[in-house]
Amino acid sequence: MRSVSGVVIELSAVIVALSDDAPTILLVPSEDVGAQGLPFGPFDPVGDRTLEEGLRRGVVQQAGLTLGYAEQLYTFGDRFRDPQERSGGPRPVSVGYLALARQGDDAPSPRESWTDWYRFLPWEDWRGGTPGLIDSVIVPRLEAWCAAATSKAEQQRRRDRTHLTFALGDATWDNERVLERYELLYEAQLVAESARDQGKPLLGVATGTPLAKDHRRILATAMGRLRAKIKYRPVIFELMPPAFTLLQLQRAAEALAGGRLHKQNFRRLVAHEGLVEPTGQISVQTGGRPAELFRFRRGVVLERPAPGVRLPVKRGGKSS
Amino acid sequence: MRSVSGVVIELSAVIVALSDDAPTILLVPSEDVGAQGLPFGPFDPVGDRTLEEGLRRGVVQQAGLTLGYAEQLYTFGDRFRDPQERSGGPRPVSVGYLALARQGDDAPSPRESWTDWYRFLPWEDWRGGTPGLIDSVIVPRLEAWCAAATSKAEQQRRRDRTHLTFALGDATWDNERVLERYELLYEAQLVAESARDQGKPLLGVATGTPLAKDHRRILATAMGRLRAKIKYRPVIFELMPPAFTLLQLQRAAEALAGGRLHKQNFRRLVAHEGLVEPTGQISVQTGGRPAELFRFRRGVVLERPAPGVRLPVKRGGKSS
DNA sequence: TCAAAAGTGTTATCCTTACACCCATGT
DNA sequence: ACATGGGTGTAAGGATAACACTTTTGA
Repeated sequence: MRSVSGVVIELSAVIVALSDDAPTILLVPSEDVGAQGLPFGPFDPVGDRTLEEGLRRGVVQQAGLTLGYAEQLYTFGDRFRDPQERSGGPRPVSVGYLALARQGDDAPSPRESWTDWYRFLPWEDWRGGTPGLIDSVIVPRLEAWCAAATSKAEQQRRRDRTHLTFALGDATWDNERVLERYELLYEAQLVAESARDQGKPLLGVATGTPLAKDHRRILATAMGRLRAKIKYRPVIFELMPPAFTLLQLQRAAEALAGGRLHKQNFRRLVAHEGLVEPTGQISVQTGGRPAELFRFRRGVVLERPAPGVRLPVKRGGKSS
Repeated sequence: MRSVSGVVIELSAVIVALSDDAPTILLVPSEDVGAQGLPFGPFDPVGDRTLEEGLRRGVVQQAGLTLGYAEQLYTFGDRFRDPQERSGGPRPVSVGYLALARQGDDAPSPRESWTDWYRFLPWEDWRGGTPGLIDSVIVPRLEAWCAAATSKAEQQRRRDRTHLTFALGDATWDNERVLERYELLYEAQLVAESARDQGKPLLGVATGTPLAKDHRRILATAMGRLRAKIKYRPVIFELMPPAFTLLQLQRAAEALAGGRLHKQNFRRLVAHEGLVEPTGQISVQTGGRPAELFRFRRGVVLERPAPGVRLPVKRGGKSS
């Protein structure tokens, strides 16, 4: 049996909140120059009864924020995921969590900031149509990367992966494959982290704003998981105020899913599934006819096998 | 910052194979008297480049088995998940993996054994109708547990959970909620592990065969994940021989899902999705008319957004 | 009066489910 | 003959997607 020295367990959290139509995450300053990072802290095997308890304690300490919903995402342990490891530091293994917070639950202290998560993964936001970045930068450079493969077989594998994840050819965009897309861009040297992790200079423009260590990979994991989860569990209501209009709910779903939804069908599906119930109140006007306010109907979880917001995607055309 | 002493990372694997109509897992002897356990080994931060690499190395060392498909499940870190921790051992945190092996790929050495996974979670096998254990033991004792709650509110919560997970009332059985069911039985003291972990004697009959440490919880996580995954990723073919008849594929899906499927619709769905293609060969007779042999069609993953076997459940009646 | 948003109604299409039935082989 | 498994056809019902249209407010 080999030695097991030098392991340290970190707990990191992607804490998501909604701030008018933008999904935001909580970031803290990091030792890396020019990059922020996710809040994280050490796991204390003496004091923490569970990993999740350690996470909650750490987030309170670091950001003064008490978490509501939290779920474990994945454990990241690749060598050199933290560049500091090269200079002799211990091997950090990080257990990543996804947490949801209601906007305004706690005010962050000045050192922290809520930032639009699409700043870091801009190609994931299709609400305004195909992001320009994809056609102007990503696709050409990915094609060059495919062509640069040494063998025909490897070329084909790269092309298949590119087409599948970025919806080239006749494939359709799958908004859940966030991690697959990030990992492809990482391998193809299109994000600043690939060069940084190899200690090499960056070639060409990098896509999106980098984060410390492997935190962008953790963010990609969280985004994919949350996009999948809102479809079969009512987690979106963890991000909503207690009462909301149907359009607010739709905008929230669109923000997370990164695409526009079909208004009428969205309302019908939400009502049909019994996810919400009217409060009887009417919203203050917001530019048009006043709307009825709804609240989450807790009963659904007992009735429906997979209660979540279905996402009737909107194909062509403008908003609605 | 508190101390981070005494953490050890273990890697454990639920390695699944199919042996005529029974899903089996690989087990090894354990220090616990009277219980087997999952194969596991230490993570070596010096030698292992990634967690998964450490897992593969460990499984080769311990069981002489080279893994094909492997995916990370969850990281288990609750205090006293290993009873040995009470006698002063270090705090073991375990990263659990799900791995799939083709039957007969490697012969296990005598110390290991492939065992039907339903031995440990017998209430999960509905292929022969509702398991007798549920009506005779589980439901009565869960009802007693609900009634034993101190407050009305807690009683209601317990009842809701019981109804939801075990499909009482008008709820339907959700074959993916394996972990939720195990955790409910654990809390209600219906599995041997609850008593063991508290150092108390077991009250009444325990349901299913126990495993070492928290390995039954890890198994429940793996079963739930695999049942979910076969529906949208073609992982089932990792468990099949290179060529198979449609009935063999159906039996495999039934074994994993723990329920009977509708024959005609299963065939249609599999064909319709383009998951398989004919090999042109005909199977040796197996009791009826010879059947065509099929193989997995790799192309699907590029065509369909979520290629997996849909599971047309069979409601009333007998087999087919 | 127009823009913006709230709502209602209807139809075509696809997918799932269920049922009925015929085919080929071994005992 | 009949049991066992292989394989096809088709019709009902439900969910989804797409379209058209009315209502109510503020600027």
